[in-house]
Amino acid sequence: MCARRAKVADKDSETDDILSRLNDQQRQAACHGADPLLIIAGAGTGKTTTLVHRVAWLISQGVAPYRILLLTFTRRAAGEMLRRVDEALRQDDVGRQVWGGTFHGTGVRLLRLAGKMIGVNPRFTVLDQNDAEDLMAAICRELDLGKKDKHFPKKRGCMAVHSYSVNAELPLKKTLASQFPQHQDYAEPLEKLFEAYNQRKAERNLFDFDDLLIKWCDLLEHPEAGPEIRGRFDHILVDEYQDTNRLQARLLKLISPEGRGLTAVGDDAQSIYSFRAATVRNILDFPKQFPGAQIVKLEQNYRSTQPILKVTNRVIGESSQGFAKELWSDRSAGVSPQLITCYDDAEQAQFVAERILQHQKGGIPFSQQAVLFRASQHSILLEGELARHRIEFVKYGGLKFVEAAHVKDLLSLIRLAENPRDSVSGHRALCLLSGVGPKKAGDLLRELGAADGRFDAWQKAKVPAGSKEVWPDFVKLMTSLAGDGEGDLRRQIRRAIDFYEPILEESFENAPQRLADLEQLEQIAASFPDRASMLADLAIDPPNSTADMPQERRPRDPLVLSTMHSAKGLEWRVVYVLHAAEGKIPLERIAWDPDQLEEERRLFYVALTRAADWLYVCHPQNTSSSYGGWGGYGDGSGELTRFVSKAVKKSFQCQRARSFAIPEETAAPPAKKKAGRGKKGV
DNA sequence: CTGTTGAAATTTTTT
DNA sequence: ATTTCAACAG
Repeated sequence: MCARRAKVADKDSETDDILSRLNDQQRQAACHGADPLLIIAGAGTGKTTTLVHRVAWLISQGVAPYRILLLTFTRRAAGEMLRRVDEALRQDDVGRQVWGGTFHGTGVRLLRLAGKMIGVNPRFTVLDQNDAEDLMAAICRELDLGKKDKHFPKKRGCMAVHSYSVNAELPLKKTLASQFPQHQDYAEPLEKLFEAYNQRKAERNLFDFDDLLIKWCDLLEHPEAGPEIRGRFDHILVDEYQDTNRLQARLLKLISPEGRGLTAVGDDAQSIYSFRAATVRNILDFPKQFPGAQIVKLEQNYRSTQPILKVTNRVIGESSQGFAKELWSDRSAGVSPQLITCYDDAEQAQFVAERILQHQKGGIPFSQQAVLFRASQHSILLEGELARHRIEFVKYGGLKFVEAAHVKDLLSLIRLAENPRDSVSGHRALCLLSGVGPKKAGDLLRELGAADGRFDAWQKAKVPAGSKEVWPDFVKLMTSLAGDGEGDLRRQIRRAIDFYEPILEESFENAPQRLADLEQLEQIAASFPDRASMLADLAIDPPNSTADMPQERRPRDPLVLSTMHSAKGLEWRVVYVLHAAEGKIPLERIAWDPDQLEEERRLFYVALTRAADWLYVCHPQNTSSSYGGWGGYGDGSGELTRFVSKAVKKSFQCQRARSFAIPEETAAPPAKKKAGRGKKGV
């Protein structure tokens, strides 16, 4: 005990030293005790820094790192924060002991560990969005739903309804009424469908994303497992609390009923995931849920210059929901934000590429510049332009690498080996063989099931003539993969690639490129301890197609392209916002729903607040028809987005792309504002 | 029953 | 670009 106290005392001075870089509110939050704590952190107010220091401070106070749970929105965010915890503590390997990750990722870990206590077989397979949709479609077919009726929701729609209902903890009827009025007539068949869907998952030991949270709740409600899980953690910190949903809130309530040791951080002005059933109510009701909660507000912005803040404050200030804060900054000098009018999106791409190069020559590296857009296709034209200028970039958001058909094909082989009852992967894998279709695949899978999942039972199975020759190889591959669960992962993937390669060449034009992807997968495999964790991680947190390439192939100083959603929590010195036009932001098809409209506004706000020094908002007046493959949506009338109102426009410097002149830095600092002044309430 | 072909429809955002 | 659907041939 004595030795330990000495160690703590020794560290105190060091901790003080670190904390001295925080402002009063940040320090108050970082050094808060174990009572429930809500941190309302506006954009750029040092939210991450505060959270990092809170974790570091707790550890310096003697809390064991492995008794802290840090729940973040992405695994990347968790990794980054824990790295900075080490930095703050000037130690290595402390952050790694903290339980950090997404709700879903943590769910997997806990369920593998303790699932047995509630009858969960820990070798479950995690279905990603697409797998879950495929399963849904398969069951639709079995139940003969939607065959005749054109209006029955597609698999995507079914999945969306089910998932929303689970995450919002709303009964199906209410979910339909409030979120999916167009599907209201199908309450009964959907009910049946979902029941069958859930039953099938249970039979096959398949977990979709939602199950990870549900079973985690089950774990917490269990008389023995519950206390065991609760007892593991002294402190639980939740980042991006404004983007959690009811199910997640229930989870927190279960894991910390009184809110003891609970810290939630968020910004109601940045809630942008209501399509995933996230609700601002969580953050607004936190004090009610956890009486005695302390609330700390961070309002000093360290990121952006005052001219940029002026714009962003106005944008969010026009929200009909009204938020009780106004950000201010010491960084009074700065360049006016630029509103750039372009003739069309081609000119926009040209303009942005040129400015990027000029800024780079002026000393701002590409990686400190980001281009943001509403939907991932919105950057296609720009990507071409960048290629012409030989500007390397990484793109966040949009299609994931594992969602490509060929990667899914290959993974289906591995996944079937891991879980022979995984009928989703089984179908996909078997249909790769020529002559085998859904029907035959189903028969073969039944045979496999009858043999208790032992692949050698397939040796004497009857197969169509088309795949007579490859069948023995296929069985051999599966048998060896299945018997090799713990073996060298890279070798397993290699074997699967060797088998798949001829099929790949047969079915795709650009086989060599796709083969390269598979080899990338082989590389990635090396970083996982075992097959099960690789498959779970690929499902929950898939590597991004360009952003998570293996080291060698990743550009040294890449420009960043990102959807507005994926830009959350990040910042750059220069930010370009593309397509600030009606129809693009807000997206045309949702502009009629007032709630969603407000969410689009917040999304726009999130994009603008990423900028530290330079902000360019581009507005193409026409949409050229060369949008991806098919003509763009909308008629290209190209009106300026409603979120740049007359008042907002006044805080911009407006220019045309063709006659663009580099703006001067405003030398005269505007009068300094005082902190802590709130605006109107809700 | 399966695979091919061609045409039509569909894509927000993400764990 | 990719997926989904209908119609037809093996």
